[in-house]
Amino acid sequence: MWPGTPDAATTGCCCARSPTRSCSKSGDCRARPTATPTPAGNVPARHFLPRRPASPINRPGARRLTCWAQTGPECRRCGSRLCGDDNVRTQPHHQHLASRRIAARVAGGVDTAADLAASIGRRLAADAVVAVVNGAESDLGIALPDGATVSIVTVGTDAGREVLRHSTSHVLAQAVLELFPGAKFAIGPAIENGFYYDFELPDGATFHADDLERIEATMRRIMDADQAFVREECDVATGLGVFADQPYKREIIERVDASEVVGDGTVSLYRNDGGFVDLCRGPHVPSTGKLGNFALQKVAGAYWRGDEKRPMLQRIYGTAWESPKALAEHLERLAEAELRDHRKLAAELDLLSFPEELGAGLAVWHPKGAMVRKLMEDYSRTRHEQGGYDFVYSPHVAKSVLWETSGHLDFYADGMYPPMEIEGASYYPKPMNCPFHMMVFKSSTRSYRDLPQRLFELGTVYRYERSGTLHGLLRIRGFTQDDAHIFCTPDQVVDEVVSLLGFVLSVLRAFGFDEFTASLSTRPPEKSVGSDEDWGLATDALRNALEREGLAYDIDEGGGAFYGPKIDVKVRDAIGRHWQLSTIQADFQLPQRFDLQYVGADGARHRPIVIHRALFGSVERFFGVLLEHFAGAFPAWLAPVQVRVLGVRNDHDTYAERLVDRLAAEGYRADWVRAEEPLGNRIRRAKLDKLPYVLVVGDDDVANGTVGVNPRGGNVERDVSVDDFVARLAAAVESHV
RNA sequence: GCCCGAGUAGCUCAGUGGCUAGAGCAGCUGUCUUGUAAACAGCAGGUCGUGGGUUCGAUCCCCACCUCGGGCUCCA
Repeated sequence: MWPGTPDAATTGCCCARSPTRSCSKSGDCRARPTATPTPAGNVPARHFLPRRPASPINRPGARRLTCWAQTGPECRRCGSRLCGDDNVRTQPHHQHLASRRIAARVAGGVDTAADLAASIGRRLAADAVVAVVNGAESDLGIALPDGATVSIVTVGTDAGREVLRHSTSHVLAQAVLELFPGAKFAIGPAIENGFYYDFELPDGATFHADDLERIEATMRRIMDADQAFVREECDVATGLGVFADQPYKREIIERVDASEVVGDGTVSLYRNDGGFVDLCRGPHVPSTGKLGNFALQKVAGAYWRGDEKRPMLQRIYGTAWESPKALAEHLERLAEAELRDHRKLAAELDLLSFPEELGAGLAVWHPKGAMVRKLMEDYSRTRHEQGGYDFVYSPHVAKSVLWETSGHLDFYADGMYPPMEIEGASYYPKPMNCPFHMMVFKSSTRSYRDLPQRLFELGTVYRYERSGTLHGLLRIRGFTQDDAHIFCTPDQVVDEVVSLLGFVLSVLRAFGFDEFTASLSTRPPEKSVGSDEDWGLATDALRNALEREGLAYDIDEGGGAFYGPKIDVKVRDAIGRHWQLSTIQADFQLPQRFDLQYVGADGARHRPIVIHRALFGSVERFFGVLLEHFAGAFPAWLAPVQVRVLGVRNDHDTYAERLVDRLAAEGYRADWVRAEEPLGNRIRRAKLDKLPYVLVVGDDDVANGTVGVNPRGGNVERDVSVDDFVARLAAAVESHV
């Protein structure tokens, strides 16, 4: 890959591993969240409303509420309209409408959105958190303008949860300011599954774990008090006055884009009866009593505005849900993710380790882990061989001139290990394989008849990752890429990418993934190389490939590297987390840097296009993802030990040993354990090792040539003939289940 | 890199400014001869992450370093 941009390491061409940190132990997706379209109805938390629509009829006295059916949405299940006839009070629609959003147009008398909800039904009123009035989220207490289209957002929806998480973060801030006089508070948004709030404590003090309990208790008291969130609007000067001793709030008021925030000189605040006031666009739940199903989770440092040159603030993370049940389920998901943690499983199953003596981010593979890895690599090699790739190898170090030509020393030096000085030259450990593959291509004159040429290598690279970013196998300093560079003519790009994407998905499916999403990153608006024609061609090729595969994708407009567009493929794992694995990336730049040429049919020299691509991304990272996906229970074709044979008594050991010999002779991985301890215990060990099959053999089996089969996750079966079992095993291995 | 937290036997964890630092599991040695997730007994195993400092005395307090964990992106 071409290091191109300063963030090349994280934009990830085939050589750049996925930038992701894994899901935190908390079970949040380990893949770095990518820009995905906001789901319908999931209105992002906004903190400054556009000014309330001018309404001439804020007539508080008006009690009569007339709504009529919104003639738009129909129920997706029954097809009926959302509301009744004209002049009929709006009714909550069928319970099966997951969102339970109510649409109505208000005419005549005006009430608040809360009144509207109440008039529709008690359940709706109880579940309501905010309203969407003429497309803008508002507090329920907002007076409804005449003719407004209103929907009520309830707690059990994405939008509803976002509001209650945001409101919970406000209560967190209220509690912290109460408990830590002099604390400064910064921002507190809702995030996926929860919220956080950033603080600066006086004299550089920090939060400690036991502080969370105190803070949580104070928050519960505030919620029990059911304090109303009251919106106020004021001008900038007043706002600055309110937050005279809150520098972060002042900075927000002063610095945020004028058009968005103070376009008409209005700043919105929320004040509650507890005497707490926060700068906030809103909306909020009506009162703190609507909250309560939350938990504070952890404390972390976070730079103000994510800028490491700015002060580091103290961040408290929490999670909040609409019901105790939803909260409990979330906490269970976290526990489940923790059980699958690849670092824990790798140690328990004796797969690999990170000895301190090696240095951070460097692993050694133990025999069982190495067997799984070998099987993965063998499979990859077989598929690449079938796929028309040529295999190459390259050394681990190269002189500085190579990295100067490639541009790595200009753009990627921070990610490289420092050089070794030998015989007057500087040798750098390689952070990427691409320059070597360029050299292979350049080693002789290439004809258009040779193209596309696909050079593949399981190439081990070393990158200096900042110490704080290391994370098990998912972010590591020495790792191996299943890296290939495809050299092709411009008019081969389309077909090549189409077949490549099919190849990628086919290989990923073979490893047990069956749900994929992709993103297509296009030309950055500024600073990119290559002609519009090249970009158009390559981008269309990528898009075509995605559409032909029927792969859902989003477009990351301008998110490509400056040297070419790319596709990133993400998989969904067994517990619903998404991981970015594969990447396919077009490159117009590296061929120029290395002055690559081929002789065309016209006898002239032309510049090839390079496609970088990786399927696993990093073998280590992919292994880690697989380990979590399977929770350590590798399918038979990948399991380091497929079959364990246990004699009931030690006079069955000979038979057990013969069975193992036969399985080994047929190419299976089997072992046996002497009958020196009770059968139950030996079975237990095999189960803890998550072996696919345990065979128990006793008197009957020795006499009849049978086995007792105890499959992982299945029921024990007695008197199975050895041939039957072998056939079953063969089928499982063959089908990768 | 920065903030917070952690580091005691292979693993999971107790424990203490003052005698030779404990347990379970794993390991080893015996005994047991077992039909589907934990037989019994014994033995061995630790420079309490590393290096400095304070102290009569440090695994414990202080400092530095190393390694690990969480976070530093989703912008009131």
